[in-house]
Amino acid sequence: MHTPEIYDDLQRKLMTAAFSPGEKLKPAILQGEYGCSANTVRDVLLRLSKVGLVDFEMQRGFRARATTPERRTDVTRFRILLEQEGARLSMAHGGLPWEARLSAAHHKLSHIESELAQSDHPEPYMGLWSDAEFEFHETLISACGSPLLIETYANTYVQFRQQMVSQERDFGANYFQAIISEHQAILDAALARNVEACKCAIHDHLKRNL
Amino acid sequence: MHTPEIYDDLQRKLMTAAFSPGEKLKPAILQGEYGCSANTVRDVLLRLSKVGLVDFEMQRGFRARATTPERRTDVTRFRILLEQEGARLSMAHGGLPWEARLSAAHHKLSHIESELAQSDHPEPYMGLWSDAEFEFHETLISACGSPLLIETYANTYVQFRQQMVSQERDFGANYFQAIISEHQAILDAALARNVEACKCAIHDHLKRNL
DNA sequence: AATTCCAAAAATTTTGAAATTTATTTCTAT
DNA sequence: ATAGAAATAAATTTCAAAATTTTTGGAATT
Repeated sequence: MHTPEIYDDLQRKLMTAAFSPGEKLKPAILQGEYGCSANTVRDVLLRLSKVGLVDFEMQRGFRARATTPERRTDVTRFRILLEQEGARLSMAHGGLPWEARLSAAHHKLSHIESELAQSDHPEPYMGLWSDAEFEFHETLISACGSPLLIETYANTYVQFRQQMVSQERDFGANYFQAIISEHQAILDAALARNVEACKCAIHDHLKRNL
Repeated sequence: MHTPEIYDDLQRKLMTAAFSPGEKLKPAILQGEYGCSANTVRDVLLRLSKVGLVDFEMQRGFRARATTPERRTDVTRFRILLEQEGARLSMAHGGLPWEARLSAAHHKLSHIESELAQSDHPEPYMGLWSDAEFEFHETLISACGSPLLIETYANTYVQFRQQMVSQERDFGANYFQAIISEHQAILDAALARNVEACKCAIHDHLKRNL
């Protein structure tokens, strides 16, 4: 296995709680699993610590990020801040192409979500849903004109997922129903260029995690 | 030289434009300067890329971050966003200890600044000033209750400095006079818990870089 | 019983060189 | 002359082992 594949595999495992929170990640052990040297794993873990999925401390190695209620609300509040600002700027600067991309991303997302709302066992499709959800939210802020904001948002999003997966929740039918209308509200407000409504819709979408 | 020292040295060099913007940073060459192996330098550069001072691309190594007008305004706007929100939350949650720390940080900063305002050649003291300035701004947001916001702000601050040093500016006497009253305005608004005034003061302090 | 100290084990960092990839130069054919 | 291909050079990544550092467990002291 090469570096990019190891990176993707570890990122996926960290985002799906394949490691328990705070668990030590030892290059010398993961090495065996990937058939590479310990230094290669170390390299990958250093890069994952940039994203915030992994904790790194000098001379004491790597750990899967801990998940606590405090950190959950911290990540959520930060995500709200970035997404509200990104959406505000996108509404100010984004043109028709942005609207079209946003509409397309929402269409894909809502299609997946309506299937999940019916399914009894959505777990195996959560990865697919998460990707579509990220694409929607990222597209929302994509016209903000700030690469730094976009990059930071991406990092925050994966940390958000990492915090949430370990917190079990009942994916009852009405769970996805709620999510569906929340995404719809964000889309509607964004296309209407209603900044305050959109900020509210973003907050309402995430407030259950505060 | 050990890793922490190499890290500090490279960080300082990157923040004082000892490397030209976009310059390639080759482990094999820096190795000689520090008397260590190339991999050790690589390790340090990976960590500096987490902070945003260094650009890293797979299979094509490291570069000192480029400085462009676009990036300057991007970093500045992001810094304003984070500092305004951090200050707002600090004013809401910070107690007397926070006020005391902020007051102390401002006192140190303004002392340095009034000396700089008189000096004809402030360059050698810019590092000292930068440290004090960071401490003041960091203290301002320190009671916000969001470790993620604080960490991101710290990264953004060093990137801000990196962008600014390469852009020469006239440090005339009135330059520091302006800075002094801007910091005073931020302090006054923060201690008065006047959120809107403080946000304005933060914006006014940084708007010259937009 | 608790704390400190020491030795053994485990884990992390560093090293120097080999293997791979990318960039540059040279050569050939059009 | 120019474009493309091949050969060469340079740089990056990977490796496995050595050197440090931290952690662990037990003995000795308070």
